Amino acid sequence: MSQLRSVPTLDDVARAAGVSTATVSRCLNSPERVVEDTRKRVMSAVEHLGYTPNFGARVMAARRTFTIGAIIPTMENAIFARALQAFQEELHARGYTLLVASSAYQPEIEEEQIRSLVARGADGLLLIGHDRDPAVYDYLKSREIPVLSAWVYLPDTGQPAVGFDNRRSMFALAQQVIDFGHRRIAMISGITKGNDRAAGRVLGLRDALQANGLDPEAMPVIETPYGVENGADALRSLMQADARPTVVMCGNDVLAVGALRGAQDMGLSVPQDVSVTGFDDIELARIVTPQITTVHVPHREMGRKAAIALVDMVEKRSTGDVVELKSTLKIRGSLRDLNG
Amino acid sequence: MSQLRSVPTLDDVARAAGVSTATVSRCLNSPERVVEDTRKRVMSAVEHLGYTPNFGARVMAARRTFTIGAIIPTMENAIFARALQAFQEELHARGYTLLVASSAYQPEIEEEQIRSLVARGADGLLLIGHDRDPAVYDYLKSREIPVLSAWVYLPDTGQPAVGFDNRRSMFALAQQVIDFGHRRIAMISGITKGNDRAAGRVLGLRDALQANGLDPEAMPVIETPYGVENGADALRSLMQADARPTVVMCGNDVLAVGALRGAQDMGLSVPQDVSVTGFDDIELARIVTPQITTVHVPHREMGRKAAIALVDMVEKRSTGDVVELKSTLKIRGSLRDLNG
DNA sequence: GAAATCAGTGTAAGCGCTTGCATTTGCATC
DNA sequence: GATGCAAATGCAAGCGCTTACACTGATTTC
Repeated sequence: MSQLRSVPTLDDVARAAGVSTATVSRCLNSPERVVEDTRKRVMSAVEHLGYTPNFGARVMAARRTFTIGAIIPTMENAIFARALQAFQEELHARGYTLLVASSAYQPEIEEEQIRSLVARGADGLLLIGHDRDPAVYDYLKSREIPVLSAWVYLPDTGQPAVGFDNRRSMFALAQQVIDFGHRRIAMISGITKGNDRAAGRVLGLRDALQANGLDPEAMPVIETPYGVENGADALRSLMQADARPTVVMCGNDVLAVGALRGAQDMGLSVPQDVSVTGFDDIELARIVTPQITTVHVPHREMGRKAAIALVDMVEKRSTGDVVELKSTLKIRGSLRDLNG
Repeated sequence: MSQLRSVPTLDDVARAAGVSTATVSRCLNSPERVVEDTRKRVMSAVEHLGYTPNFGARVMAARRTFTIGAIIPTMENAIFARALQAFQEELHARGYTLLVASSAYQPEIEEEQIRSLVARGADGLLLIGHDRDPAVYDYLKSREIPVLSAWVYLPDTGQPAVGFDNRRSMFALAQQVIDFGHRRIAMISGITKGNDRAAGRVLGLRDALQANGLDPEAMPVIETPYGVENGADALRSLMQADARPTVVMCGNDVLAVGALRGAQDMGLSVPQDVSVTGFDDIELARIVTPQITTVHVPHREMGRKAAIALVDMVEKRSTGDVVELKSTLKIRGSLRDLNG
């Protein structure tokens, strides 16, 4: 018996159209298997009753959700926004829905979010970076849920990924900085614990110092959480030193913008008094004055390719490759050429 | 028969602990109804098997999801980020999970997202603004799903909301601008169609002109979609006019930042050659130079109060009130006082 | 000491959908 | 007109969980 004045179910539609629930279900999921005439009748009943399939029930019966989960460290600031947008668009084109959660850069929260997305039936998961408790990967493997990492290229881990080499990218930027005549280099890094992107960027800078006969150990490094204010604070404390750095290289653009503001607040002019560099090339980097020299990351391409790769894994067309994307340098006003 | 090497179910846990599925379910959902001894046994079985409840099945049986859906116009730029963060935190504290979707400012996409969230069993919905097809509200009402709007205060609609008066806020800012001696005022507005916030802001500015004996119809207004580039373009075309405006008031901070850049690109200095104002007071407004004069919106408070109000509605403690929050002016460097 | 009470647990009926298999229908073929 | 076959549709068994109700044994009450 259908309830009075309540949410319509498949059963209600079937009754209204004078067919079985199976036929209604087929109309919705594989219309070509139902004859035109019947289909029309069913669809008009669907329309008329305002029927929407119950997702939970559908998932249970079909054991597929066509949902992909993504967990990013933060939604604030646009770092992941552009890639996620492209990821979503590509998923949509392939008939998948994206569920996004953010971990606030905290491993425990990330694990909770992973479990929650899995419980909700995510067919596949996109994560940022590789650096997490192996138990997480075991759990996902036992559930047979494909995982893809973005934002990293570390082929040795063997984990499927679509990303770029953070270490090599920072090396390239640092080489440019050194070529511009800078020797007193300081760094403001994001928190490196549990963050292989941030860690890789520090390593890349140290590599470059080493390669150019400078002492990596002598470089001042401040680690600080994501945030404009933190960047400003860090810059102030770096500029307190006896031998002020001529350039402050930041682990990401948000810290760099903070550093820029911090310098301006101190009455220092960038790049005359101190140069600043960032990483990621988010929109912000070109909005501030001077514009920030940074490493351009192919956000949209990364998002799109990640979607393609992950869907291939979910649909068992692939077991997951490691794809490398190229980053490029963007030399802008915030970096001074000391030779010039 | 339990399957070999597969995802554990309630049944597997029950068998492992030597109890019925009902008891396991109770252990998970209302532990106080199970005696300590049994509970321990069950929990260790849960742990051991790595059991995670199947969300879909749970929803079907319990007919509650403890999930709240939110649909915001855009994830890019930080406009909604801070409020959403607070919304999420407060929901979490009350045992709810947030599902976010974005509509790209397109009504059809918003409707699709609403259906999708409803199908997924959202217990309640947060939307931005009131301005949408009444059929949407009918649909939600027939499903008995509480809806709350944020970012607006328009008590006449009778729709539950937590927000501020866009029109009055813009009026206040415009009054200040006029008090500073500006008479040639131009506006860059967001798209007003289907967006009562943007529309309200335009009206507020016109009100202020009227109230001060200026001709509202004479004011140049450019409507343009969200985006820094668009703001810059709009400013350029406004400055092409014979009688250049002394101030360009923007419908939001993103457009204002664009206007600022546009002016700088033209070699104009802000605020000497032209003043710029924004709306929303996102972080960006204080990052650029000069800092942008704007209307401060209590993002976090709005998010938090929206969560409280919506959960009250979901749990039938309220049928939804209309709550007004206060906005405040932030007078900063981008606005010149022509009297001073 | 029998009856009443109660906490703790089990039984089993769905929740709304998909899908393998069985059945019916429509139509070309003999 | 009977036969065979494919296409269209119906039947019914679950998917994994919650919860109303039934049951059991211990404790309290008179």
